[in-house]
Amino acid sequence: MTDLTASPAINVRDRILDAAMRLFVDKGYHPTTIPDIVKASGTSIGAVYHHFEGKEDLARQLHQQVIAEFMGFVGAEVLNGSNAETSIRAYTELMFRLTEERPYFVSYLLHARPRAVVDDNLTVCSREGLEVTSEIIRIGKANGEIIDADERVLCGLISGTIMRIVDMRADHIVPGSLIALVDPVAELIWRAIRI
Amino acid sequence: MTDLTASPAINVRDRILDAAMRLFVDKGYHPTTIPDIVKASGTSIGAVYHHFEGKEDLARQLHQQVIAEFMGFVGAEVLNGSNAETSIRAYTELMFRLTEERPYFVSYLLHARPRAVVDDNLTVCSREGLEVTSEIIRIGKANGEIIDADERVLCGLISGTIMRIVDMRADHIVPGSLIALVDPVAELIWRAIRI
Amino acid sequence: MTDLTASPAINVRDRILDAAMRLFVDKGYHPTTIPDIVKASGTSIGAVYHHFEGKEDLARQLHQQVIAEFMGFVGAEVLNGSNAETSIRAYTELMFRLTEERPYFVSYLLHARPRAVVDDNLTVCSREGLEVTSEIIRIGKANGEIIDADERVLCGLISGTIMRIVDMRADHIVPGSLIALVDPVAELIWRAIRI
Amino acid sequence: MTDLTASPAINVRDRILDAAMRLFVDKGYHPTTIPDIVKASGTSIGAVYHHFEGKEDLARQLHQQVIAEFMGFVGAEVLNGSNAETSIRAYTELMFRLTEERPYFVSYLLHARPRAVVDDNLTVCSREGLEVTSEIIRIGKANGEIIDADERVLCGLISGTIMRIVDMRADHIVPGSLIALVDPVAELIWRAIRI
DNA sequence: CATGAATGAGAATTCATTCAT
DNA sequence: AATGAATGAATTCTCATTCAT
Repeated sequence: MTDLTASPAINVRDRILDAAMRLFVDKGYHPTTIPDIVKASGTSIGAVYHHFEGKEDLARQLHQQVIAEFMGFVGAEVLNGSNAETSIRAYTELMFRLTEERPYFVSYLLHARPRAVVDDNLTVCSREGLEVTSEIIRIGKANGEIIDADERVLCGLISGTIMRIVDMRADHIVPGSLIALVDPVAELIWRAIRI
Repeated sequence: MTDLTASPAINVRDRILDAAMRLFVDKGYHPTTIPDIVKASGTSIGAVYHHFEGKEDLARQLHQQVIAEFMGFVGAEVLNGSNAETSIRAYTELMFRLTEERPYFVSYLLHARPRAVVDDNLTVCSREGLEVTSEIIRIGKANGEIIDADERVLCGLISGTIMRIVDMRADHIVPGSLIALVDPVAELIWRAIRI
Repeated sequence: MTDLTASPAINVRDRILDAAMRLFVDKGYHPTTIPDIVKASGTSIGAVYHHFEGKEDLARQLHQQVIAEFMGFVGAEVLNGSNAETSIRAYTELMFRLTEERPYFVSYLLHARPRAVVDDNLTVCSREGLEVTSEIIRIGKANGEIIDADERVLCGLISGTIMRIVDMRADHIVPGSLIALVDPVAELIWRAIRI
Repeated sequence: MTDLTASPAINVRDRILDAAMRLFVDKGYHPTTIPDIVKASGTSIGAVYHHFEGKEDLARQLHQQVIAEFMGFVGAEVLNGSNAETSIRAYTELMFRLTEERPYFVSYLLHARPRAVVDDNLTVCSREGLEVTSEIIRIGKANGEIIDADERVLCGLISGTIMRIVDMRADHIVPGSLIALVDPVAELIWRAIRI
């Protein structure tokens, strides 16, 4: 089982990126000022501009790093099976464990819509998260495990269900760890889409 | 069937609110400037400050108006049936029709997280959208139509599936009208949760 | 003895002028807004612009009215005697009675430096108040009642002493009515300047 | 004899404070804009906001600095004698020399009524100037040098006379240096209040 | 005469970025 | 590499004034 925890930020660059991620999640990109990031990271204005070209570049590098780490987890945990049912369970488990262990990371994944950073206006979920689901469906259909419904609908059900529960937990709407819900959720999804 | 279309903004206040909604969706709250709103609404700075106390108050009033209108639709279309299956179909249809007829309204519902406006940091969907789903589940369980699973999970599946498909369409990830998907989606959800 | 009390403002123009005087004294000219004056006078924006050309014109007319009323009191109470000692007593009494009966009127006299209204930057006291004192000194010297000192010095002592005590009372630095101090003050001034 | 001249403002903060003092005296607090201060001080908007929290804070710090410097002069020149007659002469000389050497400093002392800056609405003179005079009177009465009159009246005569002559000079109503008037003024005041 | 919605020039303030040390 | 004082473009908001009703 992959270690999902983040290594504690030791160097200046990582301290800045980590502080920026938390602030972007808590306050949003625009309301977060460079001095905010400086204060939260215990560094200096000069250090920020030494490591990044500016606020936008900092956001872009943060975004790429988060995506890369997320896709790494997905590759290691989800897309290595050739079976749709176990992949759905693995994807659910990955997302729920991440939510419990790294809530800021997940909140960033769910909500960051960095217009200044990427030309479109999509969250990581709408873009990379969807690729994961599409791949699972492709495998499942090829294996004859999954009903022959519209792909948009299947995608929406799988990723929507998982992300929505993560969202409710990250927003503190619902209490309690999600770990116990991995099996119930995976089973419910499977009820809907299995042959 | 309720008329979901917005009446064309005729007075200054509504023209400002309408322009603000579109700009908040397209650019986000912070990057939208008062001059942007003035230009888009064909009014004047003074008019904005005559009708609203400031940008924040404008956002707050917009938020309340959108919520009120949405809850009005929900009350008229969804929460008047005593049957979970038809309520789910009605909810799906409402959201899909709104997406086609008033895409900005729906994008606002899905993504506006106005920290400055409400003390928490939730989208309309996370809050009001959840109430709708909870109510449907309550009815369905009382009627013995729905399996006895964790409420968070059922909620997540129903609202997550619907919202996710709306989201993909609003983000132009998937092309084509959602109207044809009302029945397939409602049926898929129903496969998952029916006794 | 002249009646120093202001007749209650009955018509719109006077209500506006009276409200403006109080607000100019309490908040200052610039921080006082037209809506402030409208609220305090119970009139309307339109009424203000009907009776005055604008804020500056309102201030100018107020200034002229205050000066005219003050000079009327001075003419009736102070400058009708041919004797310096009684004139000084009369001037002292006039200022002290005004301070008790119309504190806003006196505060306006003492502190209003309406740069926008008159081209120089003097209070009514520095201009009109000084003319009064100069005239008293002229009479006193002609009568041989007053020592032959520098006129600036004599002026400063007479008007400075009176105005300073009024000032302290108007600013609420010292408590208690000034009426009982009329004789002591006039006598002290006289000790300094009599032959 | 204390050096009353101001050292030329060398650092940015002092250049800003000095420019602000002159502008507040010449135009008043409200009509003075931040760009005015920037232009007059040869600095930048950013520099103003780097050194002060805002226009109000700038005014507050200026006020405190002027008071502190004034009270320093008073302590060194006036309140070190144990004799009322010489203290009055010293106070007169201090004020008249300041008027000649630092007219803006004195105009600020006399007229700045910074409502936004101190909770009451008094000039430095009404407050700190009064303490000086009260102390002189206390000494004089203890020594049996001064007549037993109402303290408000004695205060008013001493500080009123001095301030008024300074005022007339600062307002350019009277021409010519005040230095030659130190003895005549001190003697006239003394005639009024000595036993 | 009276009203107050609408206007926009001008003010204070913020904050990303630069650069001398 | 690191620092933080200095810069000024861009933003929000105020308020005197106009004018249709």
